[in-house]
Amino acid sequence: MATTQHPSTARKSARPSLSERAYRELKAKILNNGLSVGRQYMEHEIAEQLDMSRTPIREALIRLANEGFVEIRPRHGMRVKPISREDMREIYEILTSLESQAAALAARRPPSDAELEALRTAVHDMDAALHADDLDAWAEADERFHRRLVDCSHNRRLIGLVGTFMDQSHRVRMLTLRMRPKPVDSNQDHRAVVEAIAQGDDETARRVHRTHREKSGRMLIELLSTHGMTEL
Amino acid sequence: MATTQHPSTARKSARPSLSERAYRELKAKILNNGLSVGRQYMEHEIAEQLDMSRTPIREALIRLANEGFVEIRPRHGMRVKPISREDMREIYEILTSLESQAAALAARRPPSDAELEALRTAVHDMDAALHADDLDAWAEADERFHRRLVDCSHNRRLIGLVGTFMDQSHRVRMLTLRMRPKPVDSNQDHRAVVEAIAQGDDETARRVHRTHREKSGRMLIELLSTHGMTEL
DNA sequence: GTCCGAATTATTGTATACGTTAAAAAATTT
DNA sequence: AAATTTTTTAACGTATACAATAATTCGGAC
Repeated sequence: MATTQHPSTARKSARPSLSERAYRELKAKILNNGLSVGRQYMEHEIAEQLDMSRTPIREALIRLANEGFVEIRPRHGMRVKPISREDMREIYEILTSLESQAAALAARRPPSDAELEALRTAVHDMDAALHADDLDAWAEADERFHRRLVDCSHNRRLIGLVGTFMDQSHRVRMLTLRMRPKPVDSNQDHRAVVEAIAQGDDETARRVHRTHREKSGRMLIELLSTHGMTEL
Repeated sequence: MATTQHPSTARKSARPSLSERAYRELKAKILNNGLSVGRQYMEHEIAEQLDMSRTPIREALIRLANEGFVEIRPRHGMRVKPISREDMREIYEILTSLESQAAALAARRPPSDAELEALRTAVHDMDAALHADDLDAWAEADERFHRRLVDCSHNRRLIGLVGTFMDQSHRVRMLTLRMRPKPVDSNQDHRAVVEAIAQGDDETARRVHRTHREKSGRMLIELLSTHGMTEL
């Protein structure tokens, strides 16, 4: 598995290669639901869509397949992997584990004022979005909170992994955003985690965050079940 | 990041492509220290070494880079990534988190008799190897124990991730195998984890395994420090 | 001998060519 | 019409060609 992860082929600051561009554009499309999930896309098709030859497309697809976003079926083209309830269970089990570890690691450091501030801002933004009834803004701030939290672990592999799995589940989160109950008590958990981290209490940070993630994972999967959504 | 992981491009049972072969052979060489870590290898060089063109080599390298085994430096060829103490810290933080989660998940199922048996066999083999003073056999059984444990989580992504990170650290574990203190009490932990899983006690399984992994991670990193090994 | 710039080389990124072979279509048989 | 075989098609895997350019070498100025 591609744990892959980070700017594996990233240039320092030179203009990105076509291969890199293909990777980014395809990934962006996948995240925003810009590619039909069931459909098969031939390499040739994508190549002319992005106006380049098959070579950089193939290289991009290999990375995307490694990271679990697409599936390459030799004679049928590639397709965006649909996400099942099982997939969501797997992803949330991993995110729960890695993020709560990150919370514990963050508490042990402890994080800089700037890092803590970023967390508190994210929590604040979620509150504001909730009051303004702006679900998209809430989702953005929520995602930002989780990413900033993991940043505090100062573990680059961990940061990359959580990023990948948040990306993998991004589409489903967006699609279910308006079906789920308003995330009103969620911020209580967030605040408690930040406080525990600020106090350097790693065990509390770990426990609270784990409980939080388990809760939201359970909720999401239940949502998928009750709405009979087996694959997204 | 390549979380990646699994038979992303695996054929059902057709003969593997050259690209796949290149991936496997290179990975095997990296794991057994068959490639100098510092050295730069040109694509051309590897290509003729494996007797194929650059294309499948590139594809294999992209996957290996994604999974964190090699680094591709545009005009200098690829090189096997050396592993620093920092890297080992990161890897063990992740393994600690994921494996203890796996232990908890395993306890919740609970695992089948066959799965439990595989765990107990691994523990037994470690004991036997210790008595026979066969460190290589011990290392094999230890690695097997950890992999079988994670298998019990029934989370394919998790299994893939742990596999990748165990692979990443494999070389270092082998190189330090004969410098570390005999792993005599290690099996007590293993047995306790298996028991907790068998009893369905997820919290104990998680806690015991986490403590176990934290201990061995700390030991390994200390070892690297005291022996002044900054990069492997 | 050292530094700087021009010339050279080599490696990569990408395009393209090509043979293999799985899938689809057509033709034939029953 | 259904089943089976044959033919055709086209997508992929791989090799190769090629241009761009970073790295290196070389040569001259100081």
